Amino acid sequence: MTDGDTFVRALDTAGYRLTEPRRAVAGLIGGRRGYFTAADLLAEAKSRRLGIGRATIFRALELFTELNLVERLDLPNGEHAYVECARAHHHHVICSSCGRTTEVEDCGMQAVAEEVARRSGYQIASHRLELFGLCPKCAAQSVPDRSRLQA
Amino acid sequence: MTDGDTFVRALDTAGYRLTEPRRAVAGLIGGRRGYFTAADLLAEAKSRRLGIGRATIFRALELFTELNLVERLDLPNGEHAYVECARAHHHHVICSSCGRTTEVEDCGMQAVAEEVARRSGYQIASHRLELFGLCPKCAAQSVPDRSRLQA
DNA sequence: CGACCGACGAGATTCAGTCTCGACACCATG
DNA sequence: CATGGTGTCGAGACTGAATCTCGTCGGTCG
Repeated sequence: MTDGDTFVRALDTAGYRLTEPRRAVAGLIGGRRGYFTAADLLAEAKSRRLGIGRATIFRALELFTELNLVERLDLPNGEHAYVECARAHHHHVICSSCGRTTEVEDCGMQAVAEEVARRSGYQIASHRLELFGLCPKCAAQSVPDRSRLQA
Repeated sequence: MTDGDTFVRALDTAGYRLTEPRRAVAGLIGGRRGYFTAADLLAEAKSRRLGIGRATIFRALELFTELNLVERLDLPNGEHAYVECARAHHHHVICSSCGRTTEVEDCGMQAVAEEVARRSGYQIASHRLELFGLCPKCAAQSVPDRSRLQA
């Protein structure tokens, strides 16, 4: 998806140093199509012999999260995962089969939040919404009712 | 909130044994007003010298979750917490100040999910929504603009 | 070119959550 | 009432994710 360029620029803009390990982590993230866990990156870094330490991966993820380059999400099984993303406020649809994620915009959540605020009396400050299901491809493969080809 | 009675009845109905430790955990949960973590219960059980083991707490929580007596939620900081709740599908509003949680019903989420499905092409199977903000009391305390008393 | 400070890797550490195990309680038989 | 099987228990070992520490390295700026 992103080739890491966005990351580099964002780091630069925010006044962080542009170090080799950070580029490497950015590269690892860029090479992924869906969500990933810290352990995934760690494993890949190790297998590619990038020589990046555990701490560095976590530091980089923390940094990228802070810069809104990456977002942390919680899978239903309790795992913590990350997805690359750029926008400020949005949500993710996560394919429970292949792990692909897609960003979606508000889609009326604002109205829901307001409704909740009205009913509960709370001052809603933020919310998180995660949707799970099958992405078009996986849906086509598992239930090929309308599409006739399966690959 | 609940005094554990609901728990006892649910266990009974579902065919699970009504053991003392389970009652104890139910009691611990009942004595809480907001969300709580497994560690919270653990600590309280220990300080009260209830003699309940770690595993038992987790087993009970797992059981209660399965029976829809309790729901697991993920706090923004990544912690795993639980809230007492009864209904099948609903969401939680969590006070980021005092930790109180309130259940809210769908509030139009169904429409949002459908809209997301339409835009993304995904088959949405489930979703999770968590709202964070200030509960009426905390809001009144921190910004007493309309209410004049502060306690 | 030199010094400072942020970032680094390695590994120790912590902590939540799970698993294992032997003991025990409950229920259903005989 | 004795017996056996099943489900649950507590304790503690274990696992793996995440954090922290520390001495070193390297980028940046004077």
